[in-house]
Amino acid sequence: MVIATWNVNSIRARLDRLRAWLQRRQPDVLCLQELKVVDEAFPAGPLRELGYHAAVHGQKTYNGVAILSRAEPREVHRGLEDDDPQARLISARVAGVRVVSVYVPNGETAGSEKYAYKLAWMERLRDWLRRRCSPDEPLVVCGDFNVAPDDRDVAFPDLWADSVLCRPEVREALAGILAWGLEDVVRGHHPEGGVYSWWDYRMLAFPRNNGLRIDHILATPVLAGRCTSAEVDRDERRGDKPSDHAPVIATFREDRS
DNA sequence: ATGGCATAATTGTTATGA
Repeated sequence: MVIATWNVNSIRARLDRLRAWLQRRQPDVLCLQELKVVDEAFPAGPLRELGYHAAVHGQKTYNGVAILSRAEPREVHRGLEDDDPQARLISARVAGVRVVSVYVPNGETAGSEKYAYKLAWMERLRDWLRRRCSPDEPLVVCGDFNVAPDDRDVAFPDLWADSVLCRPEVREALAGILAWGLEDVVRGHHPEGGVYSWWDYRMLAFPRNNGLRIDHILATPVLAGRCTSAEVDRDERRGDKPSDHAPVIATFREDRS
């Protein structure tokens, strides 16, 4: 089973690239973030043509998350169920795996209201997992966490030390989510670091490889133990009109138990 | 000094991202 996640930075601006990528990589599940579209305008038809169902939690202009899957998604839930006005979480059961697609707030700058919202949102995500899910079930939380777990995930750590992607508070918040019972499968396959998923559009960040790994696939132990590869599709950041994020892809072998 | 570049809302400019 191949599970991927990708912050597409507008699904309408990225539709041609998304379709080509799906045809090339054929994942079983793709979690999407930053759709920037309302549900009614989500391009379900062009994705259905390629064999993908879509569970969508959209929003005008900002945010918006979805789960695409070859098997029909069941038990779809939208949002953190505590009246969050921002569309940042959707979950569904797909072929026996509970899949959660999240778009953690960026946080703007340390000390801002948005930063407080980011930290609170991450704590609410942890509460949501505790309340609704079990670390003993096959489950993945995929998405744009807007956190580089440690300096191995930052090409130039000194440049980014004070950013909202690297500050100690957000790293501790991410560690808290992992402590519920999740493993970072890309870290598991690349403990040496140097794997990045996001490069700023500005300052020639991609050619200079000024990147950070902020998009993650986190799996419960029962599933992480079946993970045979976990990579970033760096090539998708190249060419015309890329997203500023590259897809992350993990392969899980079938349950042999 | 706090930009650059991209997107969506609109058609000149602002909000947001990370």
